Amino acid sequence: MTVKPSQNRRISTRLLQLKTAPTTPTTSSPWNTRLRELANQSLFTEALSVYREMLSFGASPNAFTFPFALKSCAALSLPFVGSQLHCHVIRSGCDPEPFVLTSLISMYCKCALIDSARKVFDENTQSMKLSVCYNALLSGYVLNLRYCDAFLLFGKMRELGVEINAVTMLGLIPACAGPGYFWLGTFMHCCCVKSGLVVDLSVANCLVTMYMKCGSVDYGRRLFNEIPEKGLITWNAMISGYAQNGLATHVLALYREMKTCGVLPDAVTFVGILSSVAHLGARSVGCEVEQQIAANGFGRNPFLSNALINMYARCGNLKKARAIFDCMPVKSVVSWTAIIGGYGMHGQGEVAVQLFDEMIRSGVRPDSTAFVSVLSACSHAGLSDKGSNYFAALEKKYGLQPGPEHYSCMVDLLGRAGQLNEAWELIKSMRVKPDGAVWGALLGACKIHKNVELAEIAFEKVIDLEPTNIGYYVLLSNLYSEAKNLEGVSRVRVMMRERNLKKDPGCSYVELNGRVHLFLAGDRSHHQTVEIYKMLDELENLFEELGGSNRIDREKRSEEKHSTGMAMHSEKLAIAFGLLNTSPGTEIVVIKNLRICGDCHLFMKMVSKIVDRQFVIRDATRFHHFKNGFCSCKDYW
DNA sequence: ATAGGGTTAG
Repeated sequence: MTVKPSQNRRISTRLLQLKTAPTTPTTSSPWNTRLRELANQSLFTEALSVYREMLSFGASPNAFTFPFALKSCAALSLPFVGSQLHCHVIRSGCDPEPFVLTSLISMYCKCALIDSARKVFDENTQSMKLSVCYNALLSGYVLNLRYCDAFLLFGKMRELGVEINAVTMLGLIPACAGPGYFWLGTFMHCCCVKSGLVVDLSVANCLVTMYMKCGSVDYGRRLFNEIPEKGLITWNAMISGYAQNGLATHVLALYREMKTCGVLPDAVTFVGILSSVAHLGARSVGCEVEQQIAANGFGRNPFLSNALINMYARCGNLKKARAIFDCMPVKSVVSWTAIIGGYGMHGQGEVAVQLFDEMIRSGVRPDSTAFVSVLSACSHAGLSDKGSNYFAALEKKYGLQPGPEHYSCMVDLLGRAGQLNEAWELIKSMRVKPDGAVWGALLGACKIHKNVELAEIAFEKVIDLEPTNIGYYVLLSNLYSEAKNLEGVSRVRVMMRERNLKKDPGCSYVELNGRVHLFLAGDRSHHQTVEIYKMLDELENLFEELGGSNRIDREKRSEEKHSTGMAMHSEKLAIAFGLLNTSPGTEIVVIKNLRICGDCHLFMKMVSKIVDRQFVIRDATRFHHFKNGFCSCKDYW
C-alpha cells in the first residue's frame, strides 16, 4: 500500500489512536515486530489481523512485513488472501527482495498452487541465481508430490552451479522416503556424504527418517549410530521410525537408552512411545509416560491426545479414551477415527456408527482410514446395512477410491451375514488387486458358514499372496475337519510341513488379581481344566434355554473333544476361568488377539447376559512376548 | 526465507 492516505484519513487515524491504543503507530516497524512475533509463535490468524489492522492505520507494509504475512497465509492455507498479498507485494515494489520472493514461492507451494509458484520463480531473473528460491520451489514440488519436477530442478541447479546446501537436501530427501524409493535414497545419502552435508545434523536426521520410511530399519539404525552428537529430533526420528515399522520392543529399548544419555523427551517422543505401549501393553512405561505428560503440560497437544485415545482404547479402558476425546477442543479425523476404532474393537458397533455420523455432522470430512474403522466396527457388530451404506458413500459422496482394506471389511461384513456369493461377486468387481486380507476375509466367512468349495478358491488365492500366514492353513484345516473331510485335513498338514510352518495355537489371557493367566486353544493342562469345561457346558445349556441358537456351537464342541485339528477356542477357556475365580459384579479383563477371532464378542455378549460380570477386552494382536506362555505382570498389562 | 520428529485399520 504505497497510496498515500488522504489528510482526512490521517486525522481520523490519529483520533482512533488516541481513543483505543495511544501507542498505535503509523510507521511500519512496530507493526512488523508484532507480526513477526505472532507468526513465530504460530499465531497465524492473529498475525493476519495485525496485517489488516496495519493497513487500516495507513502504515505501509515493506520487505520486513510480507514474509511473515505470507508465512501465515501458507500455514492457514489461504490461497485467496495469499494472492491478494502478492498484489500488495507488487504494488510496494519489493518483489525482487530475496526474503519476499522466497516467501511468495513458498506460500503458493503450501497452498498447492505450484504453477503460480513456478511463475513467480520464472518471472524474476533475480531468482535464477538464488539458492534459496530454488530450495523453496524444490521443497514445494516435493510437498505437492511432484518428485520428477523436483529432481529435474535439482539437476538444473547442479548444471547451473547454483549452491546446493543443507536445505536443498532437506527438501529433496523426503521425496525418497517411501517403500520402493530405497535406492534413490541411498543415492541421496551418497550425495550428502560426498558434499560433506551429512555432518549437518538436520540432514542426518532427515536421512534417518527417510530410511525408516523406506522400511530399511537397519540402514536407519546404522546411520543413527554414526551420528556423534544426537539431538532430540534424532532420537525422535529413530523412535517414531521403529514405531512406524511395528518394532515396539525396539522403541522401548531406545527410549531407555535415550534417558540414560540424559536427553529429555518431548511430546513427539511420547507419541511414538504411546503407540508402542498400546501394542505391547507395557504398563509401567504407560504409567510413566502418563505422569510425564501431566508434569510437562503436554496435555493440550492434539497428536498426543490422539495417541492416548488409541492406547486406552486398545488397552480396554474405553471410558478414559472417551474422556480424553470429549475434552479435545478441536477433534481431527484422526481423533474421531481413534475413538470409533476403539468402540469397534470392543464390539460396540452401534456407538461407533453414532460417532461416525456425529463426526460428519460436526463438519469433519472422513478420510480413507476413518472409513476403515467404521466399516470394521460394522462388520464386528453385524451391522451389514449400515456398513453397505457407508461403503457406497465412500465413493459416491466423498469421492474416495475404495482400497483393498475397505473391500476386506465389506467381504467380512457380507460373509459373516452369510452372503458368501455377494462377497465373492464384490471381490470379482474390484478394480484394485485384492490382497491377502480380502481373500482371508472370504475364507473366514466360508469357515463360519461351512462352504468348502468357495473356501478352497479363497485359500488358493490367499496362500499365493501370503504363503507363510499360518492362520489361513488352520482355518481351512478346521473347516475340512468340520466337514469330516479327513483327506483335506491331511493335505493341508502336508502343505504346512513342506513349507516348514509350525502352528502356534491361538491364545488368550485373563487378568486376575494382578496376574495374567494364559490359555491356549484346546488347552487341558490347567489345574482347573475340569471345572472350566464344566462351566462351559453349563453356559451352553443356559444359552439353549434362553435362545437356543447355539446348537451348532455345541455340535462343534463335541467334535472338538475328539478331533485333533480342532481346539476349544482359547477365549472361551479364559472366560470360563475368569467366571470361576471372580465374584459377581466384578470386571473380567480378557486379553486376546482381536484380529483373528470375531466370534469372541458374540460369546461374551451372551455370557454377560446371564452372569453378573463386566467384560473388558484388550487387544493382544501384537503380544509377541507372550508366546511362550511367559509374562511378568509387573511390566505388562 | 528455505528444513528435520507425530496420530488412524486389517
